[in-house]
Amino acid sequence: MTERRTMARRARDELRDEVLDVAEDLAVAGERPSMPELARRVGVSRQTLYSEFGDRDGLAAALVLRTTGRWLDGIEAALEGEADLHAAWVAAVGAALTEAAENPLVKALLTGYSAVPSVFGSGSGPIVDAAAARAAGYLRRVRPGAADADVRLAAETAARLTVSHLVQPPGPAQRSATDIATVVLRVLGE
Amino acid sequence: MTERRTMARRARDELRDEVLDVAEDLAVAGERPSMPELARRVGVSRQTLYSEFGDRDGLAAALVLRTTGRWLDGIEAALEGEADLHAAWVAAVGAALTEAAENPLVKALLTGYSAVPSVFGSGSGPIVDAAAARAAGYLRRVRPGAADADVRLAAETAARLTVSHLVQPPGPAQRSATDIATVVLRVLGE
DNA sequence: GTTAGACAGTTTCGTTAGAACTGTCCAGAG
DNA sequence: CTCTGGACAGTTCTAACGAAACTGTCTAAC
Repeated sequence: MTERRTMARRARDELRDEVLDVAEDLAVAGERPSMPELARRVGVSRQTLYSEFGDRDGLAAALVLRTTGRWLDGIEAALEGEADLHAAWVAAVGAALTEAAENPLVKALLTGYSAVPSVFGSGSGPIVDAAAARAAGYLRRVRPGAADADVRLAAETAARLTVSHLVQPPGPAQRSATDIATVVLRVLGE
Repeated sequence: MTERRTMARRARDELRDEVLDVAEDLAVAGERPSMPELARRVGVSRQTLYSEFGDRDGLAAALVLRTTGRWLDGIEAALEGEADLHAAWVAAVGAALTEAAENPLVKALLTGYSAVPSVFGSGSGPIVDAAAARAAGYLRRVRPGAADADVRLAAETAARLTVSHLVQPPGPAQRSATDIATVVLRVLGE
């Protein structure tokens, strides 16, 4: 059963996206988005927001979901864009690091540190898990024969090391990327 | 030239240790140690503390140094206590994780999160570096033939993964230990 | 060398009053 | 049937401001 089928899905999705856009702008600008402020800027009533997102936490969760989803999509695209496994990981880790460095919201989510007010209560755990899961999926696809334990270990290692290098960069991102790619390949035994 | 040669070194070292003990107790108890409070508890004048540690930051730095030194000593002892390389790493990572879990100060230093008031301004960076350096030294000692790049990569990977697992434990510490040990061995090509 | 006390400048604390926000309800307009 | 504007109690953030505590330094005395 879908809830609320009256309004065209298009319009509802556009509204959600617009609200999240504004919320993201505010958060990045260092203000913590309030429901009245969002309603005012989007040009909609406060109640519409509550109807759409449930409550403030629901709105925050939606923003987190969208942000991390896009981040993971970018990483996966980089991964798929290269044929050689090592090159693929270099590209993916590079993308993950630069994207996170540029997007304050992603960085805040991953590092827990926030120049951004805490819109979120999540912590980095779930995101790292999601990243590891996608990485494992990719590895299984390109290396169907690999042992499952190795795939999982390699994927989790990659995710954790990437966050670690984001929090505490030991050098240029490119170097981090090649280092992590090397570790992944070695864990896989290649 | 040593500064201040009048007082027996013994007495001075004991004083420093006692002061740091008290400071650690206070910090762990959730209070942030103040110079007057420390002086009162140790039974010495405020000025003696300033003479000994320079200023409050100097005292904090001394505590950080002592705490991390002990932590690293514990890890190195675990490392040396096993003959098999894999077993050595399991023991070392296990020691690092349990010690950090039990010592709030170590945990605060490594995770940046603090139930403990920030006595320190350091951040986890220097400690991870120190841990990686010691790990690399150990590896060079037991595997003299290994390529230096591999040794450094393995050591840094071990240090980063250990902190990562401390911040976000995916399961029991024992499992983290074996996972990380496996990664280290694979990075070394064993 | 150490101590107690004094000192100015800064940081923290505790209180208090005002404003803003959250979440919910409802009557009314399109 | 949905959106709106307004009203509502309860909570949370903000600003202010005086009191208290702390920092770092100096000095006279032991």
